[in-house]
Amino acid sequence: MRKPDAEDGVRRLNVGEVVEYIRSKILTGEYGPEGRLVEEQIAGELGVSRTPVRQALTIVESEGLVEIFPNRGAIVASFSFDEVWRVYDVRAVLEGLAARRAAENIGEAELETLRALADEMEEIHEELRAANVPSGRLGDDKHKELIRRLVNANQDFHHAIAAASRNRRLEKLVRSSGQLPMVLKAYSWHKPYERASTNHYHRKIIQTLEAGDALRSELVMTEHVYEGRDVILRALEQEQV
Amino acid sequence: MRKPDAEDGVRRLNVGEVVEYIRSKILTGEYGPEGRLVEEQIAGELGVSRTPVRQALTIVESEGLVEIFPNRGAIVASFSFDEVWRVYDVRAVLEGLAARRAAENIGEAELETLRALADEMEEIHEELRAANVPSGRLGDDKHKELIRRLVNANQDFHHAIAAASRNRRLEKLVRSSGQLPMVLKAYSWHKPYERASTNHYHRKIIQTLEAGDALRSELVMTEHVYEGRDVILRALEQEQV
DNA sequence: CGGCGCAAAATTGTACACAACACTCCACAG
DNA sequence: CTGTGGAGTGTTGTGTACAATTTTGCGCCG
Repeated sequence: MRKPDAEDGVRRLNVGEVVEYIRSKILTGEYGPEGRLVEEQIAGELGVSRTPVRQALTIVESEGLVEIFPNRGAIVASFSFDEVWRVYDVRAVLEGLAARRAAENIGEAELETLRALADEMEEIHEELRAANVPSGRLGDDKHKELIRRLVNANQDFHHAIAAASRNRRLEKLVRSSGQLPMVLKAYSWHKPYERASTNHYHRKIIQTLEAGDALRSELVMTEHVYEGRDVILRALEQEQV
Repeated sequence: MRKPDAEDGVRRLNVGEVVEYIRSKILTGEYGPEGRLVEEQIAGELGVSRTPVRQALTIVESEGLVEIFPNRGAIVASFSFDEVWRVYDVRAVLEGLAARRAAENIGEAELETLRALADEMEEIHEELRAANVPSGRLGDDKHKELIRRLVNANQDFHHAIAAASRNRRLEKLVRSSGQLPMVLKAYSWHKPYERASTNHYHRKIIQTLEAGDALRSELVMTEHVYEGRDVILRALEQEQV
């Protein structure tokens, strides 16, 4: 592999790209659980100076992905059982509120987007079901790719609803509170039953949004988030063993 | 008035003190509604370089007090009618959740703190009532000071509950989502009726927390926040005229 | 053998210089 | 009169050097 940047003189400097880089390194697990994030090291990896790295770290901290200790540097946030529990506790009310407000403000174009995303997720679900009948060995790469697409589509679905709340602050909070390492998120999609459940909730949410039913939109979304937490925590628990 | 720092060689450099400085300037209204925040200017006021100012601005942005536009600088966030509405919409669910979790986790020492704060606020309320019988002219300075103490005690009350939720993320969000210019916050305390209402809710919240009643703690806290919004928005509306 | 202290190394925090970008304003063409 | 282009100015973005702080390693003493 080659150095990510600082080559052939085409590109020069970066901005919040450093943020994106750090985010992805954490979310993909490359930066481990509570690993230290040394500024100069990251700067080296990207071919930039420490200045933008420093700024990026404070931004990523505000998103809750790292923790900065004065004079002692930054470490990747912990995603222990308790921490995930707390993250989802907050997520549940934030996404619930987002759904409530979305029900009052969403437009037809946005609903169409949501339907398309739900369609896509169901298609992927079918593909996975078809491929995985034996035991999941065939096409491990393709399997991973499908899971990745599911995670992304799901994220887009939730972000679209947050955007429809017409509240930028809320949207931002939903985005950042939804950030967890892929490894954890992937847990939600391995079993057919859980995928089916998610699809069900997504359809239900679309229905309640179409009907402009704020109360039920919030209710269904909140429960949906809590069920997502259940799945991840269960997996996390078994892993600990 | 003298320059805030960089004198008599005692102190040297600053850290998140710059954050505190910017915050207070915004909250006290010295930095106006949508005024520009020029890095070098702030650096000059504090006798530091642009580097810490820059970092401070990104932190203050994450708290929602300023908005940063790439390559174009930072401006103080807008606290229009709609914005305040949105801020409180989020605050309501966050503080509601905090109260719910606090009811499950709060300890006797923390309850005692809450009682003390409620006592203090009621005492100030009485002082204001006694002094303000004529029309509010007597001791305008003292009046302001009492209001300031009310705002602070109220803030401590809410922060203490957030802390009792045992969820750092949530606590942080409650803290930052509660930040509004003093001018706006002060509206909540001018009329005796509104002060009495607040005191009532605070007592009620303490009761439900004591009883460990999570549902009602959340309910009362949420309604309390919404009523706070009502008062501010009503005042804001009249001001617009 | 274990704790203590102190110097060296590693890392973060700040200052300063320069590059890059955005905005203003005015000249000039249409 | 309008709008188009471009130099000049102001401000932000990044690189680099140095100061301050923390951590590490090792010798010394108990």
